[in-house]
Amino acid sequence: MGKSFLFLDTIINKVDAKGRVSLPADYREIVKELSTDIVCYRSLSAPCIEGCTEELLSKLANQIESSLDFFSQTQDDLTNLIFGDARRFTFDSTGRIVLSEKLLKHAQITDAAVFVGKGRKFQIWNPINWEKEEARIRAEIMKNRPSLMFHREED
Amino acid sequence: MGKSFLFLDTIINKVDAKGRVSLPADYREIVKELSTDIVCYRSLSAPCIEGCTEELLSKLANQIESSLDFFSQTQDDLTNLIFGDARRFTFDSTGRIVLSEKLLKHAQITDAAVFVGKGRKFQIWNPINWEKEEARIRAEIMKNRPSLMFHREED
DNA sequence: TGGTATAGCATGGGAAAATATGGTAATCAA
DNA sequence: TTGATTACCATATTTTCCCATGCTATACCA
Repeated sequence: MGKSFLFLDTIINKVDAKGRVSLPADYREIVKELSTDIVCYRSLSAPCIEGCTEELLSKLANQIESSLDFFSQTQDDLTNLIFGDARRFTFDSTGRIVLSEKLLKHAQITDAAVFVGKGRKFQIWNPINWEKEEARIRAEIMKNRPSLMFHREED
Repeated sequence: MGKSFLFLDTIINKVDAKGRVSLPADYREIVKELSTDIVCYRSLSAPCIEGCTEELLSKLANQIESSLDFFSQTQDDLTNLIFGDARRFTFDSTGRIVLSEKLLKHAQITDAAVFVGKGRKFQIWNPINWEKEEARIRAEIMKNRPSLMFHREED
């Protein structure tokens, strides 16, 4: 029943000569549960691949249609870029997807890829780049927003 | 009656060579009642593991998505940090979870772990570290007692 | 009150299943 | 046909599952 659908954890997998890489088992589980597909595109803000369920992109499309005043022109442009760039990636019976040359190049991925959970989305990084990025983020967050991190109390 | 969603008490359990440790029975009860899972991640503020229900994390995902722009840098950083580090931990029929090497290392846990209830969350400590931490906290609280006592209200 | 039965829990070990990954065969397009 | 893409098999390793044992706390009875 009501499982939540979060992409979590940080997992490193090998990428072979054909660009094949195992989608983490947890991620595959989400795809099956939701009867959706994984969609990937080049991140607009970082040298990495970004992915989510096709379902989420669909919601995003709805949001934009129904609340034009809420989204800025800039964001509208960004979504155009994403929808134009995004592609469906289905995994085979062993759980692997085949990343395209375009995506691999953008993320500078050659023989290994790191899947990083982002909740409703996830990212795929070159391992070394991710190591640096994680360090940057930790430093940044601790510096600026300690209040955001600790003890968010609801209701 | 079943709406007691608080992680409470302080319980010490053994950690075996495989990293297995019994989740306290009370915690397992919460997981069953809520039909959710336990999620653990490295605490940002202390050398310990922090845990909560996946449900709580899911709420956080919704909050972040609704309160910040879909494409904001801050949102990107936050989601990477939180969800990238967190992982789902399901317990087996005997009530044990298997802690990852990363978490054990962060909390300096080897052969025993202390579960400390924190209400909506809990923490897992190396026993000795927790002993020190508890002493520190008590000292701190006592120092500021006049302003802290008798104000917390729970339902 | 004290001793004992009982149920629930923690823990050790081993069997079974799932996963990642290399390789090969089948399919499709140009 | 040829090159490229996709689907399928094989296997080693990791992870998960389950049985068995011992311990602890609570209930129960004399």
